[in-house]
Amino acid sequence: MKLATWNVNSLRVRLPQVLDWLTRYRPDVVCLQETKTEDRNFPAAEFEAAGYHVACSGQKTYNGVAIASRRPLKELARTLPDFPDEQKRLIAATVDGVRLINVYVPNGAAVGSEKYDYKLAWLQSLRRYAGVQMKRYPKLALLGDFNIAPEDRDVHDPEAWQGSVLVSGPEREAFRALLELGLVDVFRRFDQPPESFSWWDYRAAAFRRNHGLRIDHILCSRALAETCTCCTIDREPRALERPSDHAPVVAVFR
DNA sequence: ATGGCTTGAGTGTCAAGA
Repeated sequence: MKLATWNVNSLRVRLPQVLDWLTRYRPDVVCLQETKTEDRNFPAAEFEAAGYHVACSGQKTYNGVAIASRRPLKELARTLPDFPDEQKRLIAATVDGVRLINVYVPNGAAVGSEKYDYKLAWLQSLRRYAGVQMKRYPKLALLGDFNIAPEDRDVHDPEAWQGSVLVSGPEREAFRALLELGLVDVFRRFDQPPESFSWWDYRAAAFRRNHGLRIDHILCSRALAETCTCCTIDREPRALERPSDHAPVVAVFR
C-alpha cells in the first residue's frame, strides 16, 4: 500500500495538480488537508473518475480534510469524541483493515495566544483518541499536517525559530506524547537527505533557498511500521506554478 | 525588517496561514 498526506491549501485551486499527481504516482490512499471546501461542493466526481473513493469533512474558507482511496473507505469518523468543535480537522476511515486518522492540527498562531491553547487542547484530545483507536486497530496510521517540527533537524534555522510556534517545547512534548503511545515517525526510520522539509513559506523565496520546516508526518503503529519499506517527501509539486506551500509525504508498505 | 505571499470572501481589503 502506498499512503500519502498532502496539505493542498485549497482543493479548488489545487485540484488539477492533485489529479495529475494521483495519475502519475498512483497512491492507494491520499489524505488531504486544508481543502477549504464544503462537502456539497467537494469534487467527488473528479476523484471517482480517477479511480478513487472519497470521504470528506469540510467547511467554507478554512480547514477541511478528505481521504481518497482506491479501495472502499469503511467505518468513517469525523470528530474527536471528547472535543466538541465546529472546525473540520479530522477524518478517520478503515481501508483493507488499516485504520487511517487524517488530521489538520491547529496552527497555533503564536505561543501563549488563545489559538495556541486551543492547539494544545486539541492535541491532548487527539492523543486520547489515538490511544483508544490503537487498541481497536493494531494497524493504524495517524497522518497529516501536525503543524509541529518535532526536532531541530526539522527546522532550517533552529536558532531563529527557537521557542516560536510550531517548534515550542509544549508542542514538541505533545508530539512526543503521540510517539509514546507506540506510534513511529516512519520518515525517520530511513536515511533521509539532510534538511528535509515538507513546508516552505510562500514569501522570501523560501522554497528556492530551502528555508522550510518538516511539519507533515506519517505516524504508524508498530505493526504497520514494521511493514514500511520507504518514506519520502515529494518536493516536485512545490516547484510547480501556483503550488501549495506544503509537499506530499509518501510511505510505502508491503 | 513582525514584513515578505497566497487564499477565500466578495468588489475593498482583511483574516488566517506557518
